[in-house]
Amino acid sequence: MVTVHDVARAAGVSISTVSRALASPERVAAPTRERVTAAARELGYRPNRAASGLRAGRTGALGLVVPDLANPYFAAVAKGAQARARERGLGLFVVDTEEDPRLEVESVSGLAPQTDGLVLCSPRAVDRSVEALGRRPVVLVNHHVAGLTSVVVDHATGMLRALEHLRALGHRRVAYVGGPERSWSDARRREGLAAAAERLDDVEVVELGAFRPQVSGGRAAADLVVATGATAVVAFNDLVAVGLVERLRARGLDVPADLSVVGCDDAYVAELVTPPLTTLRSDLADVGRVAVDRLSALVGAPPAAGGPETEEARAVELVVRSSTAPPRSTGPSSP
Amino acid sequence: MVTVHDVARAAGVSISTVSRALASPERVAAPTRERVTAAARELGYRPNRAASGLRAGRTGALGLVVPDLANPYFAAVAKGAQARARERGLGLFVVDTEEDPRLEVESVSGLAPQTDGLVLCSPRAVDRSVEALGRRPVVLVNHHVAGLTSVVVDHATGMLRALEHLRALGHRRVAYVGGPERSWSDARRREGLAAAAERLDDVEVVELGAFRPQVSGGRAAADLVVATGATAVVAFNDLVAVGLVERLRARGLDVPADLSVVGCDDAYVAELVTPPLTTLRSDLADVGRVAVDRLSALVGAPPAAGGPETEEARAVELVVRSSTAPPRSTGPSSP
DNA sequence: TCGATGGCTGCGAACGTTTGCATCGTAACC
DNA sequence: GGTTACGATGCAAACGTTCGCAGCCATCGA
Repeated sequence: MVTVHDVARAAGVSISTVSRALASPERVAAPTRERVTAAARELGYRPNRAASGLRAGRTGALGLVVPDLANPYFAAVAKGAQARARERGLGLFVVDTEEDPRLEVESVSGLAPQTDGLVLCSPRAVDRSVEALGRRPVVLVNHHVAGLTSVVVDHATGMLRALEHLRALGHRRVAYVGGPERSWSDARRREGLAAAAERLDDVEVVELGAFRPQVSGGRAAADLVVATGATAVVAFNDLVAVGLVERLRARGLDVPADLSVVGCDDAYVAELVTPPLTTLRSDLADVGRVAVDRLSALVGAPPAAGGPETEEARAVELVVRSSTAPPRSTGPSSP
Repeated sequence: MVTVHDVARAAGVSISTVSRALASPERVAAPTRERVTAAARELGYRPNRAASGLRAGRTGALGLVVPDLANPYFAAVAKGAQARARERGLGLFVVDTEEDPRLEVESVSGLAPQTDGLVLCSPRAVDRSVEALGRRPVVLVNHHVAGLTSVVVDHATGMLRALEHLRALGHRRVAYVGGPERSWSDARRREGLAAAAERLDDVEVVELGAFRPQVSGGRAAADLVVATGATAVVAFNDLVAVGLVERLRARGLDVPADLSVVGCDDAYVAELVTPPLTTLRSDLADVGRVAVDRLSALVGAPPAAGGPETEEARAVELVVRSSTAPPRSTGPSSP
């Protein structure tokens, strides 16, 4: 392993000069700087992160905590976060908590000391996790607690767009198939729908209880949706929407003729299934990137400041495909 | 931050004893050990990875390099790898190379010094990457080079199972829609198919050129498949299979009545599309776990040994769904 | 010509841990 | 009872880097 000492010897300077030439180039004379950088390049010098972190108090690494890496939603966020971390020359530890609050807290407390800060994505035990990370900077994704920085998808506007679309098609009674009980996103979506319904005034929203955010959840919800007499339904995510379509068809109902279905997230299944799903697309890679940006800012900031509380909402876009259409002329369906 | 010194003071011992009590408990007397562990627990002591890595020469972290985190295939491998790394008390840096060979080499050379070893998943520039990581241990996933440890999916057996299945249904002419030109997996699949065809002797395989491993690749391949006169087709992965089905249907052909389709990977789209795809499932999380296991073994091993070359094949399972059926004209096989 | 100024550079301590070696005390053995 | 041997513990050096401080030299002003 090639160290500062090797570079120093090759360049004919002291190790301090090597360190400075690479870390703060303006503090060293141009000719020296060039000799050093040339030597470093030639020898293939790579600073030892552990050593520099030890002395400087920074590790040069961030942590990303997600409930489920195999979920395309979180995979997309992770991809964006990783890309930005790389651009900034930072390493990124990725941890999958398997949706387990205990594992989440444990991971956070284990990760915190060896990183400069953490991104907590859709945390399941946010209070204990925040406690576990001590004074380490943190950015929350799709969650919010007072005093912390967070990056969230603009669910409220998303729900408004969905409802506008359905209303324009002629729907007046819309069901919402909700996600996990303790999901922050689900709560925001319900709020958004309620607000949108009030604003559009002649659309009625029927909220349905907690369902698993999987295809199975959609299957389970389908019959309840039919029973509400709604002519359209908004699902917690695309998988739930797929499950809905599956069960509705099994009952002999047509999508979108008998019931329009709107998904969320624009996971790539949305355009593969039949019919392709109308859905709300959010740029998840962007969410990951922004989260890392905000975290970097926090890491650079003086520890006393703590950073102001912010909740940054990222745009959502309605993607219209074939799962939504005007309701049957007769109006509300009769089961 | 609480250090060994704090723990030592609290337990009334020296810092060496603290270090030993926690790292190699058998080397310290039981009562002392207990005093130390109690103090450590009480103070919430977390060893500083940077410091311990600096002195011991190990970082306590591994690296995982994948071409595309958003690809469910690699996301699944990453999930498995992460889980096992956590179980072993190791951190896992995850890097997404965006399928870019240059970025891959750069990532490897940046990651190598700050990890104890790397898992390279479906590398796109394996030679230069291996060179870039110096003497650092490495495990290859779905690739193989002489002298290195690798974990691969048993494509040969997979192809045999697929061909057996199709032959039993009565198919005698089977097309293969291949993946990217330089893909190691694709090469293995072609070999496997050829071997299987020879073994089954009355089945003929028609190989089709390189296609993108996406839905679009399948669409592009569909007409060529039809032109071959094959009654069944095996696709490089499930997305390609979906594209095939899409285009075939657009041409008025029925799957599986006119053409049987077999995918690969059992990505979760496989069971969501119509018809649900018969596919070859490999346990990708398991591949990730095993890769980390092998890497840990390499890290522990004496550096001189270098570890023996191995190529460990993980099992593949045929999952039969509705996209395969007997060919239209002939009944069940009657030689 | 001399002192002051300021830009570059080198020295050495420190970060928190591990570990080879020395030390101490005690038990075992003759 | 004296010697040996060994287990338990402490001391201090080292890992590779950063950074405060000090020294050096040249330039500039008086």
